Amino acid sequence: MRWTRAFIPTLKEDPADAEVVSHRLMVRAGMLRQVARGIYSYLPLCQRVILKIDAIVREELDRIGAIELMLPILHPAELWQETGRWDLYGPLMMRLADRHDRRYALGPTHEEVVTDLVRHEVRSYRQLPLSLYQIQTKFRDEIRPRFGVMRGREFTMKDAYSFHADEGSLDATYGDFREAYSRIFTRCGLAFRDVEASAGEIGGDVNHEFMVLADTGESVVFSCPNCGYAASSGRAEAVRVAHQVPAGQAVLEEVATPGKTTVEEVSGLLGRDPSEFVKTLLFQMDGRTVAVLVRGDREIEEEKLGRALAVDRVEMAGPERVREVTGADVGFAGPHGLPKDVRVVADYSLAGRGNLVAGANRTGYHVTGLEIGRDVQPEAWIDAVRLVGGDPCPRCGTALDETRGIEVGHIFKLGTKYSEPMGARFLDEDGTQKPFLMGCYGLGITRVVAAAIEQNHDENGIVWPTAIAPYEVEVLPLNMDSARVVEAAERIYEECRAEGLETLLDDRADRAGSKFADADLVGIPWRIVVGDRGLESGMVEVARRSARKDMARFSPEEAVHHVRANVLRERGGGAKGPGGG
RNA sequence: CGGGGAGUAGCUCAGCCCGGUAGAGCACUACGUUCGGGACGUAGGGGUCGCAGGUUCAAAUCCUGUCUCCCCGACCA
Repeated sequence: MRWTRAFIPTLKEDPADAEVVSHRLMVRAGMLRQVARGIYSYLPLCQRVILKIDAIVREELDRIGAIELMLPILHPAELWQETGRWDLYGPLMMRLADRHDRRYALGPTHEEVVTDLVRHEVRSYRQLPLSLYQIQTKFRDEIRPRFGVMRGREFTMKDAYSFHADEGSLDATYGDFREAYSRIFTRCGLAFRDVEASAGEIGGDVNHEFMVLADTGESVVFSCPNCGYAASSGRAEAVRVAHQVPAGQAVLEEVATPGKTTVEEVSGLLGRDPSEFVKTLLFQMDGRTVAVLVRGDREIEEEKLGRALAVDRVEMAGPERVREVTGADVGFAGPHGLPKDVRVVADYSLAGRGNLVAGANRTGYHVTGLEIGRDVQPEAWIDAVRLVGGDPCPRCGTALDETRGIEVGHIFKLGTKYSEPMGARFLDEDGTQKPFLMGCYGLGITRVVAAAIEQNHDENGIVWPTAIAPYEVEVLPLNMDSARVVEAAERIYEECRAEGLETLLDDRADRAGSKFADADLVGIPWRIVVGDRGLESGMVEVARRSARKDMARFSPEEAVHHVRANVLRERGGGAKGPGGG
C-alpha cells in the first residue's frame, strides 16, 4: 500500500480526550476515531490489525474443532425472559422496540440465542460435543465507558459455546479452549496470565480469566510468586482461620461517639486501631437482610460474598433499611441485638479477634469489649474479604503480589444454567432426555488490540508484534525529489510485495523528519530506509522498530531478503491443525 | 446516578472576568527556498463560537434551560 493512497490520518498532537497510552496512540496513529461515548470507528490500519487477530483466533479455534457461525445482533425479549436475564441484566443491556412495540435487545452476549438454536436442531448425544463460535459486535451500555476501546459500549468479541452430554466431555473441551486461548494470546505477542475468576452475570462455577498484565488494566490480580496461584480480585481467597472466643473476655460497654460514623473517625476518637473494629455491613439479598461482619480495616468483595452465600445478587441496604434494622442512623450498625430475621455472617478476617469495637445500634454510640461467640453468634464464617497485596497465599502462605490486568478472555463451565431453564435437551445413550452441559468462551478482539499496544509501545509510538502488525514492512524513501531514491524505493517495495510481505511505502513528499516520526508512531515492525546518503555506496538501511539504533546496511536485494527472513520467523503460528473442517 | 471540568477552524488551544466587525500554532491549497528525525517565506481557503431561549442599540462574552464529551466517585456504616 502506498501511503498517499491509504487513509492513515496521523495526529501530531495528543487528542484531548484520550487518557491511556493505547487510546492515545490509536487515535494519533490514525487507527481510531470516536463517534460517541464508548462508540468508535475503526480506521483501515486498525481494521487490518483486527483481521489479523481474527485470523489467529480462527486458526486456533478451528484447530480444536470449533465451528464458526453467525448469530444475530438483535435478540427478541422472549428469549431473554426464558432465563430471567431480561430483568437480571438490567440497564447494561441496550433495548429497543420495533414498529409493533415488540421488545428487543442488542445482544450483549449470546447464550440464549445459541441455546435456542441448539435445542431446536440437536436431538441426540451422537451429535455431541458441539462447539460453535462467532466473531461479532456486542453491545453493552456500560456505566462508564473509558480507556478508548478497552471498555466501549460497542465492541468486537469472539464468543464460543460448547454443548456436551457429560462432564468429561465438557472438561476436555474447556481444557482445549484454555490451551487455544494461551496460544492465541502468545501469538498476539501478549504477556498474560490465566487466573481463577468469578463468573459475574454469566454464571457457572469453574471459570478462568486471561489477564494481560498492564498498569492501566481495570482488573486486579493476585498471584503467588512461590506456588503459582493466581486469581482475580473477585475470586482470590483469604486464608481461613477457625475462631475461638478469647479466654480473657472483655466487658461489653457502650461509649458515646456522637457524629462519628466511620471506622476511621471512631478509631481516632477512641484511640483503637481499625483492625480492632467490627464493621457491620447490611446487604439485601433474595429479599432478606444479611449483616456481614468484617474487620474494620478490611473491605467486602461483593462477588465473593454472593458466591459464599449462594445468591445471584448482592446489594447494600439503603439508609432507610439500615435505620429499620438497627434502629440507628447509618454509621452505628453493630452485630449484636439485631432483629432475629436478620442473618449474621462473619468474615474470616475477624477470626481469633477479641475485645472488639462495633456500632451500638444506637445513633451516636459504639460498644467496646465485644466478643464474637459471646455477644453475637454468627450463623456462618465466610470468606468475603477483598484481598490486598501482601496477604498470604491461600495455597502456600507466601505474600501475594497485587498487579493490574486487562481482561482479554474469560472462559466458563456453565453446566445446565441455560439449557435447564430453556428446556434444551438431548436424548442420551440410555434413552433419557437430559439438558445439555454447556461451556462458554469469550475473547475481546478489540480489547486485544488495546492490550497489545499497552504492552508494546515506547515514547515515540506503537511497536507492533509482527503477527498482528497492520503491515510487516515499511519502505521509507527519504527524498521524493531524488529520482534514484524513488526508483530504488519503488523497486524494493515491489520486491517485498512479490515476496508476500505486507508492505507500506511512504511515498509522501514530506520531509524525512516527519516521515520518521509517523513511522515510529504507526509502529510497523520492519523498516527499510532509502536515502541518497546510503545509495552513494549502493546501500539502504534496515531497522527493527523496537531497536531503531541497531540499523544495518544492505544492498537493496539483501535488505529484502533479510527482512523477509525475519518477518517469516516472527509471523509465527500458521500451523494447520486437524479438525479444521 | 453524584461531584468536578470542557464545548470557539480538521487538531491543540487563546479570547469570556470587563459585551462593540472571531484569533494563534499545527494541518490544508498555490508558488518559491529547503530536504537523513515533525523546515521557512509569501499568498490563500476554512468557523451559524454545541443548541434553544432571554437581557441589550449590540452577545463567543451576561442570564436561564438543554445536549454532548472528559475526569473522579457510586453507597464499606
